[in-house]
Order: sequence, then structure tokens, then C-alpha cells
Amino acid sequence: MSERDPDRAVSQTVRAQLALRDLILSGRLRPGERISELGAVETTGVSRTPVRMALVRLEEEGLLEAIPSGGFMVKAFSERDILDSIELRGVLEGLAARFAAERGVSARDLEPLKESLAELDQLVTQDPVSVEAFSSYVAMNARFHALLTELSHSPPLIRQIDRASALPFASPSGFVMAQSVLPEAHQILIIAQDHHRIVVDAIENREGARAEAVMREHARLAARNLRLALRNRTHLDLLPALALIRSPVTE
Amino acid sequence: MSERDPDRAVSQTVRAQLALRDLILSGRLRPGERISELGAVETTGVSRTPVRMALVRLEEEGLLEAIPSGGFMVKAFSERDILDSIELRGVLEGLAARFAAERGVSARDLEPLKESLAELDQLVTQDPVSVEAFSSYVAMNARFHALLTELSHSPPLIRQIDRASALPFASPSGFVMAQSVLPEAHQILIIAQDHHRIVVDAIENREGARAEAVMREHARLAARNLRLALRNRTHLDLLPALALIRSPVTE
DNA sequence: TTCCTCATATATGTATACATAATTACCGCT
DNA sequence: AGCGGTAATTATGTATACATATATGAGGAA
Repeated sequence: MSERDPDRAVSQTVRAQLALRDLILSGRLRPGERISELGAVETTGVSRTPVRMALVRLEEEGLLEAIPSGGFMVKAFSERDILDSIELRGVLEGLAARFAAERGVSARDLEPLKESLAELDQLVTQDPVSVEAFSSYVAMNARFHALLTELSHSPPLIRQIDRASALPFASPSGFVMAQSVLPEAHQILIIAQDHHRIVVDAIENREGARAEAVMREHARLAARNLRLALRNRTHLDLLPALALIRSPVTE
Repeated sequence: MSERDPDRAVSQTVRAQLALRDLILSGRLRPGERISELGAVETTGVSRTPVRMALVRLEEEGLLEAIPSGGFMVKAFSERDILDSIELRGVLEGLAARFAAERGVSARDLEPLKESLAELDQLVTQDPVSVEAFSSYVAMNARFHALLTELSHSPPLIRQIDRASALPFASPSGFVMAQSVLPEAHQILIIAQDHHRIVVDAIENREGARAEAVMREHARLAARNLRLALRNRTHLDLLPALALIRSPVTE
């Protein structure tokens, strides 16, 4: 009853979850910092019950860690943790691609993936890729990966991939924006798109091992992007997820 | 204030979670059935708040599914879902074994795994394996898999494996008890133990690909056990997890 | 000065009351 | 007799009040 019209659409729990996630990823809540329920109530404007729900969900999401004595703290990640999360996602996406290849995909189901591939081609072929192009690349890339995952037709696997990709630095598009300011940008984009093309081809020809291997290697591009971005320390602001890293990157 | 001494140790939330999980796995709550919060309050004896917490956690655990209009229902699994979950666990454990092999494990860290291996040997070498032996095999097998997972030294991966193994039919020991009444029991046990031995050897010699491959194949033993158990329809009561399966096995 | 203890305060865990949305049942109409 | 609409009931989402456990600070004694 206390709500105005514009907010009525989403639940208080979701609103609290979004607000807290934003606070964490933006770095305003530092890794290791304890999250006060009362404080969260003040900043989010909702009561303790939905705040607690949101905290539990964020813990399952991997952004928070339960404190043994009670409550939650912001999780801290090492660079190794991030690289492992990327490798993990690659392994899972590799399994999805192998399932799709081994089990076969109807031409009708493969259609959307090929369309997505063609859309990506449009972007990659322009030589100086504009920053706006990178933004839309992020969305289209996410769509390609989502479609590919679905082709596994395996709900348990899709669920696990979603969970693994929930951490922003592990998502398929996690470090794409870092490319936009790197000299190697265009090369990496071309290679990534080649991976996309190969995996579609492998699925179509039911080459399971090939599809799996290329998706694993594809994920490692994200690891390369991360390392490159950490070398040239500039433009780390493009990667809010790095606010969660343990020691080095805090400005 | 309302608690007696013996119960004070665990929180109401955990108690509700355990009670509800037991209700689900025992099949008293059927797949697809909506879980009434009020009903859960009556059966568990705790109030709505911890019940809701438990429901959220069980959803993240994979046993419940959120209903769009609100509330939760018991999740239903197909036989394919179960087989995929097993394959998924194998892939993740394979990654853990590969990490351990590639990154190297100190002799001191490998010691507990070798001890666990030796303990398992003791059991496997008796020819007619007693039913009690199978029970302790379940615990020792779980320990071996947990130790192996830890050797990856990768918190994100360990976390994902724990999540994947949370579903009872996907856990490393999920279908071991089914073996106890199967004629092929001893053979499968011997093969499984050989896998254990090989993965330790592969890790010790830093053979990443071999370690990964054998753990994948190892998980497929569980799939074989499942299929065998579903053929000889006897003793399905040893596998309470199958209460979650969609169509066939409901008595 | 330092450490231990006790008291106070604040935090989380739990219970319940209230409001709103959804589902169901019943009645009327076609 | 079947379908649709409305009302009533029940369910979930939210807020808050209460109890308990933990953490912190102050005071006293060694």
C-alpha cells in the first residue's frame, strides 16, 4: 500500500537484490565488509524481510559469503579465482556444445544461432570498431552464448551455466568492454568470431569433441582480455566487476 | 525461549530445511506438488519466516522450482535430467582432477587421498561384499571424492561441484547402494576402485588429460548403476532420490 | 599499563500481524 | 447445461515487534 504506481511491477525483494548487487559491483561496499541488515534497510528503502531474502539470494549467487556468527559479508576474489571461473564457464559451455553436437540439432533450432552469427559478422567486419559497436557486441555476444547453451537441451546444464555466468567477471561478455580500448581489440574480435563460426560448424556436423574443444579455447579469450586489461591499467573503470578483486586493483 | 535444550544447537531455518528436504526425497511431497507455506509451518513446527528461508535455499539447491504466481513446487526430473546431472558432475570432477595434476600437488597434500584409497582397497578386496560394507563404502567414497575436489585448490570450482553434487542422484555415492543388490556389484566396485587408483597416479605424474578423462568415465559408472537399477525394478526403495523422477518409477 | 570481566548496546534469528494478489467456488446468465 | 463473472477465501509478500546471541566498551584489579 505504500507504493506508488511506477514501482508496483517488481517485488521489494527483487528491488533490494538489484540495489545491493549494484552497491557491491560498484565497489561502494568493499570486499570483506560486513553487510548490516539495518544499513541495507536504510539504503534500499525496503524492510528487513525482503532485505534478508535478497541477501540469501546474493549469497547463492556468489557475491556474498555467510559469516559463521551470523550475517553476510562481501566476497573477495583473487585473480586466480576469476581465471578459474572463466575456465569453469568454458568447460561447461564446452559440454553444452558437445551435447548439442552429439545429440543433433534440427535445422529449425539451429536457425537462430546462425542468424546471431551473421549479426555478429556485420559488426566484426568493420575495421575501426566504434565504441558503440562494442556495446551492441556485448548484447549480441550474450545472445549467441545463450542460444548455444539452450541447444544442449539439458535443463540441469543450462542451470549450471547460468549460475556460473552470474558472476560478472565470469560471464561471456565480462571483459569485452576492456577490448574496446586495447590495441589488440580487432584481432581478438576476429578470433572470437572464428570460434563462434567453428562451433556452429562442428555442431552441424556432429563433431562433439571439436565443438567442446573450441568452446573451451573460446573462454580463454576472456582470460587474455583480463590479463591485458590488468597490464595496461588504464580504463579499469570499464570493468566494475573488478571492484571485487582482493588486493591490487582498488584505486 | 520456546526451545528445549536438545534442539538449541541448530537454527529453525536449518531444521525446516532438513525436514522439508526429507519430505521431498522420501516422496511424501510429490513432484509438481505446490508447497504450502502454511502446511510447511504445521509439519515442521517452525514459523513462516524460517520456512520461507528454507524454501528459498531448497530452490537454489535445485529441489524446488519457483511458481511464477508465487510460492514453490517440488521439481520433477526426467531420467535424462538425472543422466545429464551425472555427466555434469563427471565433467566438473574431471576439471578438478586436471587442475590438481597440472598445478601439482605436494606429497603432504596427496597423503590423505592415498590413505582414503587404501581404506577403499580394504573393502573392495573382500569377495562377497556385505551390505554393511556397502554402507561404509558410501561414506569412504564420498570422502575420496571430497578430498580429490579439494586438491584442485580452486574455491570457485569446489563450490560448483558441491552444488552439482547436492542433488542426491548426482552425488558420487548416489547409486552405490543400488549396487549392493545387483549381481554386477563386485565388478563395478573393482572398476570404480581402479579409476580411483588411476586418477591418483595421473595427478602424481602431472598427467592432466588422463586425470580428467578417467574422472569423466568414472562418473559414468553411476549412470550404469542407475540404468541397471531401473531394469531390475527390485529394491528401488534403496534409492529414495528416485521419488523425484517424472513418470515411471512411482509405485 | 595491561588484561580480564561484566554490562550495555547492537546485530541477527524468529514469530506474528497486516495487506495484497491469486485461486476457487458459487451463482446468475446465456 | 455450460460458460462467464463476481465474491469470498486462502495464499503469498511485506512490515514490524520481540528475544537472544554476539560484539564492544568501560571499569576494576593484578
